[in-house]
Amino acid sequence: MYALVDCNSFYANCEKLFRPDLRGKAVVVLSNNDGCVVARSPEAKQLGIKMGVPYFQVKEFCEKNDVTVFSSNYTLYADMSHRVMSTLEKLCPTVEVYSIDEAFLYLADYPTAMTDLNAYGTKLKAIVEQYTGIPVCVGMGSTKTMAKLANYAAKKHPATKGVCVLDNLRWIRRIMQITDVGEVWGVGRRYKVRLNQMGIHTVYQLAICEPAKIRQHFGVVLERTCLELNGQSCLGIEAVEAKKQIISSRSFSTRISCPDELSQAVCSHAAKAASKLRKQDSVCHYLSVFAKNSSFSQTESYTSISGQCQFITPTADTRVMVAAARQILTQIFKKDVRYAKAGVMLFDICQHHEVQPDLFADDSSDNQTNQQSTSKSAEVIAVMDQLNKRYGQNSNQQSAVFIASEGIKDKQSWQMSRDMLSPCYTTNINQLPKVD
DNA sequence: TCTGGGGTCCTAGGACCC
DNA sequence: TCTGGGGTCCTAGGACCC
Repeated sequence: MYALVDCNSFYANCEKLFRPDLRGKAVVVLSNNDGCVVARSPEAKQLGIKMGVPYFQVKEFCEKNDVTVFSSNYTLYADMSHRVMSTLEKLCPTVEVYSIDEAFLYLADYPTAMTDLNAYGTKLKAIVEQYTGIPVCVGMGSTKTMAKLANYAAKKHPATKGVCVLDNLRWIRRIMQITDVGEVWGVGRRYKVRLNQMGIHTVYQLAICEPAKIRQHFGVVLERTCLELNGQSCLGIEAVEAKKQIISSRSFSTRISCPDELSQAVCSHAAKAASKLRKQDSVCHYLSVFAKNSSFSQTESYTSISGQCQFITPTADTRVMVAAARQILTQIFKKDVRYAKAGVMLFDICQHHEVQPDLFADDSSDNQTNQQSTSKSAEVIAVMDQLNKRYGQNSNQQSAVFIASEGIKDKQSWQMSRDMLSPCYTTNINQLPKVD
């Protein structure tokens, strides 16, 4: 038996938590750069504001209807997420944190939960809400896909009071019959269209399909979904593993054509990617740089540039990676393009201790010197990481110690806009909420 | 004027191996 | 004229997730 605990309108509720004056009012949270709506309180959904809609299209509507709008404050959301997850870990021995706002719990080995699933679900919900202030819904089923479905039902149908246990066949069938096939975990927009064309509209219709037929038309992934809907578990609890690919990228608030400005942006992304890499104790073999103009423009043709390089000795050294990124950019740069976004990707990532030294590396200087310089470089980076950990970032997201070619962020007019950013209530001593 | 930023897995086809 | 059988690795593209 699996449970899925999913926070309700997570970002919106993180914001509301510290703003009691917004209780009962419509709140939306925007994506980076204040681009799109990515979270809505129930009141905002009620008003008909759609998920993912570009903010400029609803800005006026929000002003007229007293909707409070926030820029994304990931520092706040990450901290609140951590509180929710650690609460769950106290309540169940096996927890898989699936995303910033949801987690799977594996209940089969946990007799306390199994004796009365409904009571356990209700308890989970109440305790998370009491400890963190974040409302959640709980869904339970014999497989992960069923737990997802149950969670959807718990959110959708008020009669469940936020807890839905799919443990008897009549109830399972009923929920499946009234739920659109597009709500199934693993059925996206494209598959929904194709399933509809085959006459499959409800979850129930998918569940009673011949799995082999589904495999033939859609592949093994959807076949598993189909099996999972029949109670045959194909997906288990997964351990957190190191990323196989790391990306750092961002849209600019204004367009950039100047090579120096673009270079600063790319260098910052290289530094950030390198830092992510080190956090998981990895090194990478390949680094690629990309930049592009807006794909929405009517007047400019879509232009994207990219290039990559290989590190003979895989690395996670910020200085090496920033230098490489700069070098690549000078080779691929095209002028007269109004760049809207740039970034850096890292591939072929392996653990630090798995590295194979290069047989043909230049070791004309004696080996010992070489090893010393390698460990020196590791020391420099370690000191940099320690300083940055201790002193954090300033309000412009600039680290305490950084590579000069990243530029000074205060002076970069293209940095992302976050015009409606809330304070970091829980992570910055100067921004704690005040009670008058 | 203004449209996010991450990730994963699977498949088919081609190149190549013995 | 006839042209095996079994396998790996890589890449691009397509789908999905939050």
